[in-house]
Amino acid sequence: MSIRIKQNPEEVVDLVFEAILKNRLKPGVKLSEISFQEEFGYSRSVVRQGFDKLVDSGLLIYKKNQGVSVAYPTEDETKKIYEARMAIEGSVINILVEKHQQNELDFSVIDSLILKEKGHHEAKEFDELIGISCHFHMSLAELCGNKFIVNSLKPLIPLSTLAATVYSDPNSSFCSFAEHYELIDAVKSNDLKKASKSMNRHLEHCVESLDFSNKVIKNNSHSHIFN
Amino acid sequence: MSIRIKQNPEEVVDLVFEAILKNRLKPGVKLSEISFQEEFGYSRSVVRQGFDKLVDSGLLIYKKNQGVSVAYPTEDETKKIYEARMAIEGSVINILVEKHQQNELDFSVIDSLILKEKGHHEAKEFDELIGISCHFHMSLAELCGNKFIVNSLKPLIPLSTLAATVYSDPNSSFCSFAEHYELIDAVKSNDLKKASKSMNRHLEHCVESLDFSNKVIKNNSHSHIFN
DNA sequence: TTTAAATAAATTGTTTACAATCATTGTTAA
DNA sequence: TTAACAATGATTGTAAACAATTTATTTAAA
Repeated sequence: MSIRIKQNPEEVVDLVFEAILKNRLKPGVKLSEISFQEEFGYSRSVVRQGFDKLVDSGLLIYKKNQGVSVAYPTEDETKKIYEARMAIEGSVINILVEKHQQNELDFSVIDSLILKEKGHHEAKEFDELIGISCHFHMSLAELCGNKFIVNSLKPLIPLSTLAATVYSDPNSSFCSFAEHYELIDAVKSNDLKKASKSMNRHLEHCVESLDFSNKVIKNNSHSHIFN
Repeated sequence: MSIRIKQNPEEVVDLVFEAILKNRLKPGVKLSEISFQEEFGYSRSVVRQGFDKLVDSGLLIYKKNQGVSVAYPTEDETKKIYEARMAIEGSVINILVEKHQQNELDFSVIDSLILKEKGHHEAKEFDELIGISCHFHMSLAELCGNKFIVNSLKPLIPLSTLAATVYSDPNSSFCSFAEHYELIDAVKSNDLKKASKSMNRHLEHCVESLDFSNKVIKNNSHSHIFN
């Protein structure tokens, strides 16, 4: 068995994606192609391909001849990210309830995520909680079985994390575990109205938990933030 | 003034995007990097960058070592494309009505598109009609002023055109002009319920106008289909 | 004639080298 | 001291060269 050479741009995408979800990669941080190449062993062209994809999804910001940096959502953008999420995730709930009424839903993934969330919540491991919380929302979309919907939502979730990092209010908790539970409960009991309202309120709460006057300063170093 | 050298991958994206909207690029057609380079004067690396983006959005299908070809939606994919469109465009209507109630909407673009549509409809120029029809849906999303929503919808529109090409039923008309008019009328009169229902029914009609048993054979030549 | 194998051609995948641009540092003059 | 300018270094942008793979063609055998 020969050593596998890393040359899949998608791996670069996933690396950055997960690092943002886990709150390791902070908004505004510059990513250099060469540093990335040296740190992970992908060739520069592969790194570039990955960065390109991330730029298209809005997670990285590209400036001509200056490379890419992690997105740093403005207040306005943050509100629009959530407006878009309400649009898409509202429909996700519609589809899920309809599917559940026809017994086509397997909640095992969701249930285990809820359990994990509960654990991190009780252990007060808040950084892990954010990551799982994001996966919860993604998994809901995936349950719809519609890749176009998943693709639409995909970039919005890590963008929300970035917004939370920039505008986080230490006093209020972002993306509450209890609301996730309530949401799933409503879906399971086929209560479309309650589930819809629950999702909408949940996302509204997420925005409300942000403090747009309390901007966190960006930090431009980025050593050992992955894995 | 020196001759402008073409080296913007976005131009490659737009070229393919528009060619699909205008029904010039048929589903299943293979796109060769070298042919594209020779035909338009972009270097191969730039063509590749453009193709990569189009693959990500689902408009082109990529097979390792075999390059890209125009997407050829299956019956199932087509239904999911429209399910996703209903999700997103349904929310578009919600946002537009709310914005209109606060007098924040400028209908000039939409109105001129409706006028163009009417012209092509009466002149029975059906290929042009499809293109304008797509722009109508895109323009509605753009009116929301939310780039995340626009980005979500963007790839779904040309995918619909491709589906229509594959499963078109010559007897029934796809994406009717009259329904667009009715829809805008409902938005303008602040009738959310009517507008929502109008959009949903319109998209449902689009799917219903397709005949999934009547698959058109793919054609692998692609000379002079752009512009 | 048909099939299979071998060769040749064309296309894609990847890296490398070079060009262009930007950021930083250092110098000089006001 | 500060500001403008010049030079340097680092990073990105692009294209061309090479490698790997697939497709097409030719050749040979059944």
